Amino acid sequence: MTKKELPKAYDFKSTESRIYAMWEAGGFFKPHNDPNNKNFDPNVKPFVISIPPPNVTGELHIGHAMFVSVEDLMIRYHRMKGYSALWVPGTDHAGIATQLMVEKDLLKNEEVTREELGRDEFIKRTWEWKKKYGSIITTQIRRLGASCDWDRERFTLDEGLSAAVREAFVRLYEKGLIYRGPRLINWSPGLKTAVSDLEVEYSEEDVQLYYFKYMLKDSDEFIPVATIRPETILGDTAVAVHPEDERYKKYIGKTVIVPILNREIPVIGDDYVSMEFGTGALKITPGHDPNDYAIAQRHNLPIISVLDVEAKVNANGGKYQNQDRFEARKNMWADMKAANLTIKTENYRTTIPRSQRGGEIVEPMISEQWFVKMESLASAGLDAVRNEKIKIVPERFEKTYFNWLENIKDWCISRQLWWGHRIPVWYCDDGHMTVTREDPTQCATCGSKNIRQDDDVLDTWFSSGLWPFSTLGWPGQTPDLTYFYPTSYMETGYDILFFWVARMIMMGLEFTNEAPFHTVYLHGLVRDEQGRKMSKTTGNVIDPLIVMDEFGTDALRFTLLVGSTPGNDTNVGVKKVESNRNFANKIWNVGKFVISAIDSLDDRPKTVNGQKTLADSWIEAKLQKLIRNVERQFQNFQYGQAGGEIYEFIWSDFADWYVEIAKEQMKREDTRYSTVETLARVFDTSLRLLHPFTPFVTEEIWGHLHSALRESSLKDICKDWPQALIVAKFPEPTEEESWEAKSIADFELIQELVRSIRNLRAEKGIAPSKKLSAIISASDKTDLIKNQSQIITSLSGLDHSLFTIHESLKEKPQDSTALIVGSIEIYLPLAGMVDVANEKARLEKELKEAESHIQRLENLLNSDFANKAPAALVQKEKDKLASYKDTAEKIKAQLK
RNA sequence: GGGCACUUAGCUCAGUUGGUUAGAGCUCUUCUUUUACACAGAAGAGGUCGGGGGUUCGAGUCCCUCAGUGCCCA
Repeated sequence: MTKKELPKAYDFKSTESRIYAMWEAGGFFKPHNDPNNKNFDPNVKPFVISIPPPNVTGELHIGHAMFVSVEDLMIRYHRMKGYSALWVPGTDHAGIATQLMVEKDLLKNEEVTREELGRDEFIKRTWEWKKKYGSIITTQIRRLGASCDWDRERFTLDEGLSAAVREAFVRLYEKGLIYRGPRLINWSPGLKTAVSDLEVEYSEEDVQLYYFKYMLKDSDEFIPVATIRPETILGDTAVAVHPEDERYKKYIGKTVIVPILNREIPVIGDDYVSMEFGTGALKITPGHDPNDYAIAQRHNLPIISVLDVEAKVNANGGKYQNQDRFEARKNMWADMKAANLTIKTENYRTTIPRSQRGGEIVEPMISEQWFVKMESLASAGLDAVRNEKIKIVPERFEKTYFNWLENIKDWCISRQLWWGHRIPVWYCDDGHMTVTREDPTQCATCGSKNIRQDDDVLDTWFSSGLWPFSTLGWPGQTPDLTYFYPTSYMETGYDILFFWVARMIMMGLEFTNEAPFHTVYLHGLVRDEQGRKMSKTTGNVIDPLIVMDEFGTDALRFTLLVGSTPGNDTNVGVKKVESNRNFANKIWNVGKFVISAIDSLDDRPKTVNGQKTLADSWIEAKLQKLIRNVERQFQNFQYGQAGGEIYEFIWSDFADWYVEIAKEQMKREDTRYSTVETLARVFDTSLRLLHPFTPFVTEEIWGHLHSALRESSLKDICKDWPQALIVAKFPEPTEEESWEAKSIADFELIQELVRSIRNLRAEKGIAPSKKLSAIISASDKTDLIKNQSQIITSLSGLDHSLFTIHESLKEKPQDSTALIVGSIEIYLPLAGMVDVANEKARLEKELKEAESHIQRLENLLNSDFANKAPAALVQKEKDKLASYKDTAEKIKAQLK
């Protein structure tokens, strides 16, 4: 039989896309128990994740790679555990981002603005754009190995989801939870739309603080006032001072004159004003400052808007009309200076609100917008987490969540954009509002046919908030919704806990009466090697596509998964990815070895009564331990830890030790078959454990393992295996059995022995090819050493025929170096290489170490530790002490 | 101003009911191209776990405090 020759190194380039296509064609990404199929079993437990929808026009960045890696891990694990696993993919229309992108493109290529094009045409063009570029991101997500059910892919603006948005809006409106009105909102002059509180970012900046005079009417007296925005003086409607302020309280009730405009405004007393801060007097601009707005409400002050949608001064600004806000600031100050109304300016550091999207300074402005009343929604959202219907991992974010929801303000949901869900409200000429699920033909109040729809669209997050259930068919009671909802985990970055997670929880509770998921897992942000935020301007962006080209998807995934802990930021550099590429190659090569071992059986007679060796049971015990640890870690969301342990097992235990020993065991008739069987079983189990982390290389080599086994005399091993690893059973932990600890302890002694001999060889510079003879005095370990002599000699370069084992020696061999491992003495005759003084120094050093341990342990065992610590622990320490004492005795004997 | 993290080997990080000589990867030194792998193997160097105090038989782990760094909210 001719066996296929596998490449020397794992070639991810020729593997990944082929494997992905195989999975997809095999239908493995689909839930195995589908409520739309005839043989559906409602008793099978589903496991569901809705993808955090990326922007439809976006391109893959490292943050996407992170969430895809984590979610795919979760999905693959649960799929292998037998859940009917569903990962719902999709994209988000990203109102502002997409609209800006299309506008920019139109301007560049056709030199038209969206206004010139008109709304309908612009939307048509945007859909064309979406059709053209919308699959880039999902194609890239596929490259990461994402096992999403692509047949269930959704888009926030598609028909079903738009119906869900409409339903949600109307329900909230009918319940009185949505209202419209003029309020002070955050206005983005660049985007010319309102934005929500969350879309404003604050940055510490150096600015000028302008001190000027508020002249009292018909007087030479003035109240000194400071501001960082002199142009807002145009909208001042009062000057406020603290009622207790000795300097100013005499002015309360008097009138002051607005500079340049010469409007008359009152001086009011309000204890919001801090006497220590600035001059102690505050100008009140309710039209352009949230705090001033609140004060104005208390004092019934008029509100004057002085800026238009582009943040230019409007008609209320007198001679400054049509000037940009910053230009007006300059001119206004110059005019005030000329009028001797200025005092001074000074440098000042303060927080400036900027638009998250455009970066320009956001202006608080009075504007007519739509809002969602948050009080009842927030309180339900709080209860769900408090009552543990929803658990947040890591737990500390629950506090953040509570704090935000407890202080939440109404949510401004209207946006002055074109790309999005248009607000389902129609107005007639008499101003009646008609709010309906279906587009109306007449006013619901007066029957007028002359109606027009609200121009605004909804905040994209309004539709994202419905995502976990809208993607499953809500408001329809579809089979998917019934079976797969509520979903299981919500996995995303902590940076969108408020934006998205909290809103999904509130909307889910409101519309479905259920928490949309029971667990929120938050991952940290990916930073560069030095912990800096990745940004295009810094030039430290790691492009996951380039990394995958260079090192493979598995290497990138493993790096992200193992290098991070829940909720903590993680630093990623290519070095790490490279070492994980090496790991993928290691798996490949171990696999090649296992497969060649299987193949080699064919032309050899089968041994019937194969026997298990110490190494066999050791690796089996270590594997069982690993399975238990991995299971526990998965339950606790310790994915990084789990991955790290699997890595350690495969590389350090299986490849470095067991495989080397297997080479020996395969030479012997009585152990050949059981060795190959152990190789195959352990490797298979390792691949299953690792598959959720590095799906491609594991699937590929497992496929080769499977076919090698099928064609071998060991084919019974794989008789229950499915056709692909992705749907193989995940290893189940077993109760620990008594032989396990014994096997591990015995084998570790052999390892120690081998290491000490190798160490000595390295120290003495003995050529690896040089086989040494050795005499061993093994005391109570005699049987063990005799049993393992073949292994010991082959691993430490000893000549087996010159390896003699005694229980004890009457006198120590001449011209030899002694090694002491526990109660075992090893004598290596190194004629001509033994330096007596050197030997003595080495042994003395070892004795000193042993004695320090003896001292430490005796102290420990003479302390309260012996009385208060658990008995098993005390015994362990006692055993250690005995062993060190033994060692020390043996070394002393050598030194005589 | 309020809150939350972080500080462990030269670098990047693990270390979850507190259990007794602190781990990994990268880096560094020496040796080895042995038919799974040089994207490798073997051996080794490297840390008073930010400082101080406390609880405990026992603290990297729990508590207090100080210092530095980062993030969120106002």
